[in-house]
Amino acid sequence: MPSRFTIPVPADFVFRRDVCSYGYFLLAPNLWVPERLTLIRPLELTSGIASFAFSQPRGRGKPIRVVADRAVSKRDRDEAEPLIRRMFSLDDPDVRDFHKVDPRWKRSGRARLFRSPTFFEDLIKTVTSCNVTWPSTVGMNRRLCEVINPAFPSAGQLARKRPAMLRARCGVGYRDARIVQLAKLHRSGELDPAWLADPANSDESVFKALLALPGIGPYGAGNLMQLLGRYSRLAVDTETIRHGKATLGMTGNERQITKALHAHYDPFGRHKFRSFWFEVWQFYESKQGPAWTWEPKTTGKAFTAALLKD
DNA sequence: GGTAGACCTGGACGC
DNA sequence: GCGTCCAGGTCTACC
Repeated sequence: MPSRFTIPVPADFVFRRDVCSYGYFLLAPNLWVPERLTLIRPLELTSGIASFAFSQPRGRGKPIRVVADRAVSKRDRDEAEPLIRRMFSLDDPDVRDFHKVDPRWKRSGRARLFRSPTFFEDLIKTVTSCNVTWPSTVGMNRRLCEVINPAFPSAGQLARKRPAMLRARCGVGYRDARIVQLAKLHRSGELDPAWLADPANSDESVFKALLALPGIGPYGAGNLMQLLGRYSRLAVDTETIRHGKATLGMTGNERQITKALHAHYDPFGRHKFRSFWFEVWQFYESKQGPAWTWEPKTTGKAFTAALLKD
């Protein structure tokens, strides 16, 4: 029998805006249903996988309604809640500070960025987004869920896989060995998400630790920083360069534009990434309409600038 | 420290 | 339907 419960949210939380705020809401096992303004996704709990439908029927600041596809015990709920809070960045302490530093986003209320229930899922999603166009990232994540675990493969599961199997069945290409290595590092405790998230550790030391991971370069490390709630760095990829040229009017070669981008966003201090990202997101939405209207199978596969340019 | 080339896949394009 | 080309970060070898 399905279970229902609610999760209280901060007064400024708007479900559709804050879920549809970063591309990962379009990646499996997340399923955004625009006509119902609902996010469906399975979560792996000790008692087994349960699929949850999340929505906010009464709007801003009202609790998130959660409907599970099976009976969910108090213990299951206690286990699921921190995962859900992470996905929706419900515990972000710096929303007000961000709006103080960059008032452009105060009216729309944009500040929170969607992420995965675990850092490990964000890590693998980041690796699958490197050196590919968006439709390939969509495909890799779909197949990882279809082939290994519908609630997204755990580090333990991926650590036991043969790279060749991941390549052949999940289409991850040359990322195969790197994914297994990352899973092994996570399983052994060498890669410790709690340490990375701990505010007592400096952004500098965390960034350095991320850069040392296999398959993670400057872009990946910058992206993982924001997925850890550390917004003090940019994640420069081709989309960022495009933004520098097309929207900010920067000129020169890639290196010069990268340098100019860092200087441009420097005044936003520890909110740099958000200030940059919401400009990019606004561009996508100016082309395709509000992100919460995007159909995952059509618009959701074609929203990046590279695919929009024509 | 900087740079060239390899890595792999999906999609666009031309025939 | 097939072949070719291109886009996309990271890593290694080399200067």
